[in-house]
Amino acid sequence: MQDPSTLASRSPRAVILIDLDCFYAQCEHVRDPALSTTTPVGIQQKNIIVTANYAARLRGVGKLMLVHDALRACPDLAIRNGEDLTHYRAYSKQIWATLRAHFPAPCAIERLGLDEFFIDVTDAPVHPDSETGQLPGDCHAVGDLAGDDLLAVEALVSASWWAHTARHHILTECGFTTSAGIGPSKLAAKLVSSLHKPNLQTVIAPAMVAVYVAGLPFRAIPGLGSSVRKALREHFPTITDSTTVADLTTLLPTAAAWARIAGARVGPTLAALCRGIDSSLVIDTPTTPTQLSVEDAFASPTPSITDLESRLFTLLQSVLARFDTELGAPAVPKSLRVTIRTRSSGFKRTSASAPVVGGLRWRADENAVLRVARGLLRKLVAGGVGGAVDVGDVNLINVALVHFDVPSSSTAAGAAQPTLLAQWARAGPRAAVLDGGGETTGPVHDRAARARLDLNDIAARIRPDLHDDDDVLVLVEHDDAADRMAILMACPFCAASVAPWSWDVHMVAHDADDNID
DNA sequence: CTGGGCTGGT
DNA sequence: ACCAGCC
Ligand SMILES: Nc1ncnc2c1ncn2[C@@H]1O[C@H](COP(=O)(O)OP(=O)(O)OP(=O)(O)O)[C@@H](O)[C@H]1O
Ligand SMILES: [Mg+2]
Ligand SMILES: [Mg+2]
Repeated sequence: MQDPSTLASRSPRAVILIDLDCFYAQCEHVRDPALSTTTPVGIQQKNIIVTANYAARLRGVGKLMLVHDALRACPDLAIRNGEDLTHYRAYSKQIWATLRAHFPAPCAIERLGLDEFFIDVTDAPVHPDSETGQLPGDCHAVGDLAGDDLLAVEALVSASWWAHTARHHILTECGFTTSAGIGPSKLAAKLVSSLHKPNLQTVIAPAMVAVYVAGLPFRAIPGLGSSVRKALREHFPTITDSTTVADLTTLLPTAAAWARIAGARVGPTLAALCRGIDSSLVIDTPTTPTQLSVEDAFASPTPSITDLESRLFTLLQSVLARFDTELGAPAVPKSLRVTIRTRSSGFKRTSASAPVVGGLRWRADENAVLRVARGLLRKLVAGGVGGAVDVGDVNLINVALVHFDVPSSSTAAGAAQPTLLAQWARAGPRAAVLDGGGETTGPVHDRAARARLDLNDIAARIRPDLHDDDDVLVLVEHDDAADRMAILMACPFCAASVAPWSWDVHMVAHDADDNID
């Protein structure tokens, strides 16, 4: 028998991906039961029908379709405005809470967007209904489950029953129908989840994954986005939308070949995904998000900077209100970010952010926050690198609260806290190894453990130019809000810890201080 | 006249 | 600060 402490978690996982059917549209049906599901309903955001119920889809309305085209396809489409995500967010949270209640601790639950939930049930008990070896009645299978490795099949039959009961709970406790995919990895679960829908589920056996993936159009691979597609088309002019993953593997047979197209980090990952290999883990989604933002897009040109500022203030009020209701007392945002987009720059955005000393305490001084936001907007419109921006050309504003500091229970207890920074101030860049630096023996579920890296490696990686000669400390601090480790550098002048990418500009700021003196 | 968000990497 | 990716 192996020592339990070194026993690695089972390697082929049992992963469920639950996807809410036409989520925003279903939210409207749940909120307003008088709205019949047999009448076609579309959800509008500005000029887009972002999703539609299945009655509408039968009439030719698709996702992310222009309102004009949707109405042309289905003139009697009932349209609801979905620009305010508040209610959708609330339903999503309720669904997450339901899943969390039925799939506690050893199971991880990861949320993607508002309407997808990965559940890792590898370490859940065998489902009582899976004894017969039969699948749930609404569960399709890709390929022949019986032909696969017996143990693997038992795990996935049980997982299929867990998916079935999870969906049952979401239906009876929240009122939503869902579809699901079940497989030995996140990749497998995700790819089969949309095969049979709505209100159905699909399982795929481990031995089927590679061949199934190979037959898909290559754009179906999660992680292969528009940028990589563009690079692929430039290297291989023969590539079309119907090119399959198998075709691509012929063109790019090795991870090294992929790296030349997609980079040293993404390339090898994509090479593995194209072979159906995905060792990524389901990671529990933290209860507090890492950022909170509100944005508004507007087509008609804004006549003046004053007009822009009034939009900005409305968004700021909105995001602060959201912060109060969703995060409440303990968390304190440490920085404010304003982002704009201009028509002429396509879909690229430019942003400016400002740290707020001691955290953003707008209840004490709301005007101060408004002034900071206005200053950021003016900085953006004045233009940083590319010259001034035409005010009338701005067609989107985003206001974000970032870097939440939620005092952990130990730090909240009071007493001024020298903390990690002080403890490490004398330790030197290569002295500390986080958490004893123990080897991890198997899949690791928590984010903190994932960051169990040698600081020497980190320092060398992020700023090789500074690592050896300069008196710079690299810190790995626990970000309590996100429950993950953050890599920071300690400023020798002001005792702040700054992100590596902002180190240089931080130093420039100190130079400016000196000039003032 | 292509949304309104979010996470993670450099 | 910006980019790429996801819904
Ligand atoms: N690019 C996007 N921009 C804005 N909203 C989006 C975008 N992609 C997805 N959404 C919203 O997120 C929700 C979930 O997306 P998803 O792709 O699962 O479609 P869906 O509406 O749930 O339909 P389906 O039944 O096919 O899952 C949708 O309701 C959709 O409106
Ligand atoms: Mg989805
Ligand atoms: Mg969905």
